[in-house]
Parts: sequence; C-alpha cells; structure tokens
Amino acid sequence: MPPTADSSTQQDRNIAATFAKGMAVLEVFDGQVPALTLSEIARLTGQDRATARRGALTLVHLGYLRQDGRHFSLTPRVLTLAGGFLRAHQIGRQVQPVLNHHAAALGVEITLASRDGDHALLLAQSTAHGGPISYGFTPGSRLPLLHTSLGRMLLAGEAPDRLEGRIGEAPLTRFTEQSLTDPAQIAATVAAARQAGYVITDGEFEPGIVGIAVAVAPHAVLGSSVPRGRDGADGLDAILRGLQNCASELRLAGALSGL
Amino acid sequence: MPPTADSSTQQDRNIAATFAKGMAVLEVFDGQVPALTLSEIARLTGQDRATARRGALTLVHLGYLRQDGRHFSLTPRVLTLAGGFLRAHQIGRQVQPVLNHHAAALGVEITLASRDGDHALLLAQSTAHGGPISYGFTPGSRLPLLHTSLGRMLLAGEAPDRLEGRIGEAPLTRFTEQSLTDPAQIAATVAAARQAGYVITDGEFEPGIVGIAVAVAPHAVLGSSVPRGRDGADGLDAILRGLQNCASELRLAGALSGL
DNA sequence: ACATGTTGTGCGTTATGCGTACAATTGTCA
DNA sequence: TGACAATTGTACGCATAACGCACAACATGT
Repeated sequence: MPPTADSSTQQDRNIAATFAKGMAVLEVFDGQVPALTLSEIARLTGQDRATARRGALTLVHLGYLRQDGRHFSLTPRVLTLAGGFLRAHQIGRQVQPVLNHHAAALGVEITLASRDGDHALLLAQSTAHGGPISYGFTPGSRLPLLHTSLGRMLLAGEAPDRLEGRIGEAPLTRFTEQSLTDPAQIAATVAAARQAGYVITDGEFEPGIVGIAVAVAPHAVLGSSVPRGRDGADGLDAILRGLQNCASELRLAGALSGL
Repeated sequence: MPPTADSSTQQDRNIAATFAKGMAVLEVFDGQVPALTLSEIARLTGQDRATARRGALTLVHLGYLRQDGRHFSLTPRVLTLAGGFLRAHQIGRQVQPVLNHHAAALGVEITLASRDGDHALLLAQSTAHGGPISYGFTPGSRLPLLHTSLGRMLLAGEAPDRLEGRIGEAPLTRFTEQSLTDPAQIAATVAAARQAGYVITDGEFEPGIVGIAVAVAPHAVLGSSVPRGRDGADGLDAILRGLQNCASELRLAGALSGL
C-alpha cells in the first residue's frame, strides 16, 4: 500500500479544489439577501477576498451571476440547472399533472419532497385549488427535517439505526411552542410514521398549521398543510386517503424510482 | 495602458478556468438523458477525460451528482440553487399566489418567463384550474425564443436595434408546418408585439396550440397556452385581459424589478 | 481471435490559482 | 473639512494544484 498522504494536508487529486470553492460562492446566494458584495461573499464562504472575487467573476462570466456595481445577484440561469433534474425525472410530464389533479379534488396544496442533508427539499408543488393560503415555498425550498411532517416521513424511510445519530446531533431548534424538543419523542413519532405509513404534525414548524405526509418512494414523500380547524378529523382522513391515492398513482407511473 | 496579454493564449487572470470547466460538466446534465458516463461527459464538454472525471467526482463530493457504477446523474440538490433565486425574488410569496389566482379565474395555465440567451426561461407556472392539459414544462424549462409567444414578447422588450442580429443569426429551426421561417416576418410579429403590448402565436411551436403573452417587467413576460378552438375569439380576449390584469397586479407587488 | 472502445489511475510538467501587498475608493465621526 | 477606518480593485511572485499523456484492465462487437 503506497503511503497515502494524510487526508488533512494533502488534497485528493481527484477533487478540483478550485471548482469546489467556486460552487461555495454560488451556494451562499441562498436568497435570504437579494444581493451580496465581494466582502460578504468572502466572509460567508471563509475564502480569501481575491479567491471569492475570482469565483464570483467566473460566475458572472458564465451568466449565473449579475454584477451591479459592487453587488452580485443570481440570474435566472440557475434555474436551468434545476430544469435538468426536473426533466430527467419527468416531473413536469408525469408528476405535476398527478399532483394537480389530486390537489384539485382535495382542495389542498400537495407537495413532493426529497431529502438534502438535514433538510426536506421541495421538488414539486401543486397549487391549491381554491386555496387562498400559500406558504411561499417553491421547488428548491428547504424545510427542517425534524419538525415537519415531510421531514419526519423522510426519516421514517431511512434505516432505523442511522436515525438516532441524526436526530441526536442536531441542535433541535424550536420553531414554535409546540415543537418537540426531546429527541426520544421525535424518534417515537418517526417510528410511528414508519409503522403507520403516514405522519401528522401539529403546529411544530408554523403555528396553527397541521401537516400530513405519506411516503411515495424510498426517498420521496408527499404532503399537505392545512390550517388547524379548517378540516375536522374526517377532513384530515380524507386528505390522508387522497395523498395515498396520489402516491399510488405516482408509483404506477414509476417516475420517482431514482430518488 | 499595459500590454494586456493577448486574449487567445493568455487566460484572464480573474477567471478561474477550473471552475468554468466544472460548471460545464454540470451543464451537460440537461435532462435529455437521465444519466451520463464519464466518456459522454468528456465528449459533450470537449474536455479531456481526466478533466471531466475530476469535475464529475468533485460534483459527487459536493452532493450535486450521484454515481451509480459508471453512470452519473443529478441529485435534487441542484434545486437548492434555483431555490436561492426564487426566494431572492419572492417568487413563492409574491408571484405564485397571483399567478394561481388569475389562472383559476381564467381556467388556463399562466407562465412567468424570463430570458436566458436565445431561450425563454420558465420562472414560475400556475396550474390550470380545471385544466386537464399540461405540456410538461416546469420552472427551469427553456423554450425557443423565436417561435413562442413568450419568446417573441421577450424580444419585443429588447432594444430594437439588437433584434435583427439576433433573429438573423439563428438557424431558424422549424418546429411545425406553421412555424415562420422568414426573419423579416418574425421581426414584424415582434414589432407588432411591441406596439400592441401583447402577442399571439398559432401552432408555431406545438401544433394546435395557441400561445398568448404580455409583458410584465423589462425582462419578464406572462403567457398562456390553449388548444386552438377551445376558446373562441372572445375567449382569447378574455385570457388577454386576464393576463394583463395579472401583469398589473405583479407590477404593483413590485417583486420583479430586478429581472 | 482481433479490433475497437471503454474505464480507472499514476505521474511529470507547467500552467494556474493563491494570497500578500499596495492603491483607490467609500463611509464615518470630529 | 479634516483625518481615520473600512471597504474595494488590482497586480504579481511563488507554490501548488490541475492538466493530459500514458498505461493497464475491462468490456464490446465483428
């Protein structure tokens, strides 16, 4: 065995560090602030100012960033990257119509989500039929994993042994007064979700909002949110059945096989 | 002026070539094929296989690509980049609800698009209220600029002098029998669109589909597609008025100022 | 069987990106 | 208005990190 250089000092020859640093620049544009200056980019990425500058200028050159004076902001071009994923998985053709159809029948918004790190990542979303309520999320939005029905249903699909570590580590941010803070309690809801095939959360992420989610594929879940009280107990049951029907239909279409 | 090195051999010291090459790797995943091998990536990007390999492995390391044996495919993580743009421009909070509302009132699908190079780039889309039809497009999808109502309305918003060059250069691919192929004719429709504030195309991109579009902001347009004959002449008028109302409401919200 | 096309991976070379340093600019308090 | 502080833009020497040739192992097809 050749003395593989220590992984701390020596870089992996198969990884392009410059590329990774550039992606880090792109990643700091998470939308929380509409535009960033070079110094802010450098600070947020932890890179040298000159390095951040090269990364940002390269992104401008490629058309992903716009430079207005000293402010850099994203261009719509980043959407084309997402478009590649959505097209590859036939989201527009095979998934979205199904979501729309069931959402119209139920009168609620239906969301398809997958997992990205310790967040639930929204892949697609139907619009609420007559729903005046909208939470402002879009494809690409990320929700917490531990305190949303979507996230817990995703966790329920994971291997049980990997769960405890995942739950225990997180700082367990408390979003509402009703947010569960005990890791054991959260693990219990996840276990129950795995058992039942669905999960319901009540106001743990946004107060007064009840979330309900079911599994579709190994790493894909379906969910809806409704204001508490808007639908009675049987209303939730109807939504649950609707989500399960929707999930079945998506499975039949077989478009979500690869994550 | 210092003798700036010739731009052909000497790289711009402010552009990170490795980063640009890596982005090129990411860009070839446009969704036309669900997965790519290293050789395909190298061929499509024109890079050396070793270079393409480093780029792809870096993307795997960062979580944007998945490697299954010899096949690389996109992960949902690319959506987070799009999410940054959508959140920065308040698409989910300020735009999507407006689109949904007007779409439900009109019974048609409404699409918000911007421009990316010589394509119209879909930013957001409402679902048709009772609409069984869906064209399989999603945010991030790209439509031709010359033969769609969205594209021509975008061109109508450009400076007139830059138009002729833009139209004349393109190979003028013919999508349907009704596609206009004469640059002068297309330029005339664009000029008419600028004059009237809206544009209607009939089956030039997809046969039997009528497209209608209006301008919202300097580089943003709104459009709908309906099957020919589904709505009579007054139906199209109603849709046009609805789109214009929708555009006004979006302008009032003022969320689309920066492209 | 050979021929053709993959794929993975060393490794020497040198181009390339790094970051310090300085200059120019903006903002802020007296 | 001053002078100070904190940004920003840019250049350039140096070391490193990316390049791409080359080879070997494997697959595919004629």
